[in-house]
Amino acid sequence: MGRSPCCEKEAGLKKGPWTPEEDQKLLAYIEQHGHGCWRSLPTKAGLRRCGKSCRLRWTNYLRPDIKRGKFTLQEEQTIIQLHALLGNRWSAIATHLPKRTDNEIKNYWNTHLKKRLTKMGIDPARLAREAKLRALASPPATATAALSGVDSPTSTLSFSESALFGAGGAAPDIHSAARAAAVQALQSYGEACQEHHFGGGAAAETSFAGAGALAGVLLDCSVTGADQRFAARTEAGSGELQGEDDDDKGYWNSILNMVNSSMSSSSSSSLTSSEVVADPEMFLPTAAAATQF
DNA sequence: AAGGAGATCAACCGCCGTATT
DNA sequence: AAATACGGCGGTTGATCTCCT
Repeated sequence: MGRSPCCEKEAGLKKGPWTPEEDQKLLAYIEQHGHGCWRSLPTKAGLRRCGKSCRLRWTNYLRPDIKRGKFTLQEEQTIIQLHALLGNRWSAIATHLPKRTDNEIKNYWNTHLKKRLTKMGIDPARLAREAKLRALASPPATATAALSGVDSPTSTLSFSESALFGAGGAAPDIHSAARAAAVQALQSYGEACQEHHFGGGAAAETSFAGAGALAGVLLDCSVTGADQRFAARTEAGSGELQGEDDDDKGYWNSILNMVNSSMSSSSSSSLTSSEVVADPEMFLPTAAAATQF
């Protein structure tokens, strides 16, 4: 019964960093034949690696459609928003950054973004927990029904995401469900900021000004008021902002500018919070986003 | 210039859901 | 229906690089 033994049980397979020669072999083989069955690929390509290792090397490094290098503010913004919504669902997040791999995003989050948020007093672990809880709280059947027909073949979205996007009851209004989920998720940012604002010291209070403003802007209604609110909040609390805090302020200012410009280009001047925060298609897989609902 | 500490990122590991026999 | 492999995912590790003292 079942299939033939797995390649990983074979002895003498190489591990560790790939050499240029190995890369060349793998590239040449896939360009000519496609990857096909990963298990049999190493033998056919003349590599002493397991199929899993080959697949990883291809998807994370050799694939021609991978964008490498520094993440843009737009990309950072997307990651932060989606992480608030989905938690550590890197593959799902990666579908919204088509030229980035889940591994790269995961690394970037762990080494850059998480630290930044932590430094600002926002607990990313808590947001991830809440995202998970929201997903688990939603009935899978409804979610599946809601998403059926809009998921892309390459999408990695499954129950959790479906629950998030589709949790809305019998009538699967994906747009409003996604809006609600996004708003709720982003409120966590606001809550985190609020808690520290009232419970923490002055230093903490000031350092949350930027984060609070971000959450506020993302949650709040007025497009045109966003930058003003940020300015007001940071001014009110940033008397003592210095050094690193200035860096954060500038950083979040950049993000906010990005947010504002994307809002302005796509909306009227008096949007509701849900409309501002969550263009629902933004959270659906790219291929599905092109689909007419 | 040298050594240590921290940051970065490619790659591995183990688990899970799905497909196949 | 059960057993097993496969593909994919998220967490973690460890080698390398960069910065600081």
